[in-house]
Amino acid sequence: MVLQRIGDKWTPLVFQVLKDGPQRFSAIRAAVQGVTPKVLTQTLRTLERDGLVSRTIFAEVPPRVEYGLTPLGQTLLGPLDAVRAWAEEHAGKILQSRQDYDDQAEASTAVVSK
Amino acid sequence: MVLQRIGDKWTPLVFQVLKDGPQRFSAIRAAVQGVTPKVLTQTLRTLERDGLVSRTIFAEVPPRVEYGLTPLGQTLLGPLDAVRAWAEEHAGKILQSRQDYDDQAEASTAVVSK
DNA sequence: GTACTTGGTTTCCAATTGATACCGTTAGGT
DNA sequence: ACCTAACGGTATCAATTGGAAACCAAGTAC
Repeated sequence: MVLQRIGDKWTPLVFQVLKDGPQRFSAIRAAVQGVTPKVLTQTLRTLERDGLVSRTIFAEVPPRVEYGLTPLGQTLLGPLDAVRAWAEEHAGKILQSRQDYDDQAEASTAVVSK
Repeated sequence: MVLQRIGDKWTPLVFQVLKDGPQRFSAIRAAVQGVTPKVLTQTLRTLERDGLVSRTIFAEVPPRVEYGLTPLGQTLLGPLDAVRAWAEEHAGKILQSRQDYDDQAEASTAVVSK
């Protein structure tokens, strides 16, 4: 239940953006390209609910909302980085493995279809 | 793309089962309680495709299929454990945070509904 | 009153996940 | 010959999740 957070598609990316300090909604959205506002809101709400991210509203006009890592959220940066490092180091092999797997499947079906 | 594997709901559990040696489909299914055969098959296929898990068929009757970690898969055990340790250590705080969050939401709606 | 900005929400559709039921092969029992 | 059981899945369908596009509320500036 707790583990899933980390593997969530957007969570690691959001953490990368927030690790150097709080950011506004729009800034996160721009930095994490490809995320839709709805899903970004969902992600941030869940992280807030879990106590990993804080949400601060400034009573200004136009409104300003800042998201930042809580102390608890910061303790996750380490493990997250370990996994990221692993992924970067082995990404090549994994992609290669997928390639081989797909090529083989393709070759098999090619034979069958003849 | 590579990161998602780790956060997949069942992947860490499967790794826990396989870390001490190869296991049969049924054994994994029994150890990882709650997983349906379809989803377990999917999970294992994906891991195999990524080169993290090996699949060995023994030509016996009844047939026997064993799944085990590849050398690449074993290199993931370390990072995976770092995250698992983090999750165990902080699970209490996270659950507490969720509780607080939900309680607060409940209180708010209670007021509204009066 | 009209436009503009921020931080979202709403609506709708596609893709993923999951529960339940079923299948094919072979062996062993009777 | 026929029935049953073990194993490793697949097929079918409902439910949940993810994403694209459009919309919205508040307030101030014009």
